[in-house]
Amino acid sequence: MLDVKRLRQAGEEVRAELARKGFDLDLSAFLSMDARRKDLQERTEALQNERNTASKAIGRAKAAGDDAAQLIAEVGDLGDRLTAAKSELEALQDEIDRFTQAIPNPPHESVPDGLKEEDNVEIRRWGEPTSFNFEPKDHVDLGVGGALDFEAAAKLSGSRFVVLRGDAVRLQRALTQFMIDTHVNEHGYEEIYVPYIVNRASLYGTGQLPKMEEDLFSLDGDADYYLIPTAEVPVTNLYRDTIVDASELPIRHVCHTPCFRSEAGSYGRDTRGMIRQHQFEKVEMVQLVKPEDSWATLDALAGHAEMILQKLGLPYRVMTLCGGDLGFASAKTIDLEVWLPGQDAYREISSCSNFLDFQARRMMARYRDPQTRKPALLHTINGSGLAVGRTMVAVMENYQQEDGSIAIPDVLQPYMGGRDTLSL
RNA sequence: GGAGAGGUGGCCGAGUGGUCGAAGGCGCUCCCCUGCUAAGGGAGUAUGGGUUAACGCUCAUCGAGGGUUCGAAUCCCUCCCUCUCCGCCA
Repeated sequence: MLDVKRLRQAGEEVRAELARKGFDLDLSAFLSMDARRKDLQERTEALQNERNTASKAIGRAKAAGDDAAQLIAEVGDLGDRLTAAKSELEALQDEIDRFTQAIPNPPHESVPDGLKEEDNVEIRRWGEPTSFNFEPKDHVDLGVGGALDFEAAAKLSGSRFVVLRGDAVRLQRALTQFMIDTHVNEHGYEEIYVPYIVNRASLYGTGQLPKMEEDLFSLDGDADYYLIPTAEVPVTNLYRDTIVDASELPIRHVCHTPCFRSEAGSYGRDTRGMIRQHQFEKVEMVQLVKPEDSWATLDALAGHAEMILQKLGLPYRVMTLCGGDLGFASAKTIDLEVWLPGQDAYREISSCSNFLDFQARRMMARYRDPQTRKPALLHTINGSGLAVGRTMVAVMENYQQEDGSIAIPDVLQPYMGGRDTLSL
């Protein structure tokens, strides 16, 4: 949620920033609602104050042993007028809340213009696209022996699921372990385990609700339960409604979870293989930092994700997303795209975002500022480190050999029982 | 699933209809005292909204939501959560 004070004081500025995200802010609608709110609130509070004062006088009279009947009569229909004013104010406030909650986080000034994916800007590349002296296969063909079994998954569940067998599962597990160990031992993250089912309040906190409900899997029944679309949701919400001590910052968590996404609206996209699944494994990095540290943290966190790719020897490029391609809650996003020989293209494997105080304001995630002694909103930054399923695809496709076997990257070999090759 | 107890400020904990946003303690901040440390004394210390140039004023908040009442942390209803015992279970 953005700061409504800013909306009041610098509305046009906010409107211009949001236009870069392709969002048309109806500022006059907000301002007129807010003006009505102010008027109504002042009247309501005056009535409330009147009643509080009267009730206290009654209390004092009774305590002194006086007859309070006269005072009680004077209160008259104050209660009814107050109730009416309150409900009118509440209805208006709900309307304003729905309006402001649907406003995305404005992009940072360093975010490039543009509304489509093609407008994203490449910052740099690492490595060269892998070259082969034979025709490389994609991961589906490499796993056709049953290591990657899409038909079995279709029988069990439906499309966009996969069954892995034997060494393919071990490869996925090895990648997960390697990523977590690297972030814990070299990048200073604390590993954490969280629920894979969360409530609405958590999804609201990180910004998936109310706008992105169709992307989520919800559970039947009266409990307001949803499967997590990313570990970002439970991990960040650990700090919902809390005030942490400044000495605890920065908070760095790494968390491995499955992620569940309905992929509504991507019918027909990436239907082949493991690129876009309803369920996939991901190692997520989440940081909560002081406001002045968040931009440096975004670069550092993206660097941590890059380090995984470098250690694995996977070629990639670094992209800055344009305004229109940014997520609802993000002020700036850096995507890492890994080279996939099977697609002859770079594909997203990590997305690192700075949310500034947008999520923190929704969650009331704060720290106590040692200078002012007052609570202040934290900044949140997170990113994949990395999407494990896609990393496995990248390893398979980039390390494939002419006979269809897969060479195992050096850093993974300790996690694969010392082996250097897989035949799936 | 059954029975019971309980959810109050950063933490502990008192408070069963009125001057209670809430005693007391811990912690924290500032000051005093003490030639180090420890101990001691004093003052301050919840959060959010609105309004104000500011001091301030004001409203809300004692798990959540309803209700009773002139007035609710306190009484009633519903829900959520935690703990203890029993049952079941990985």
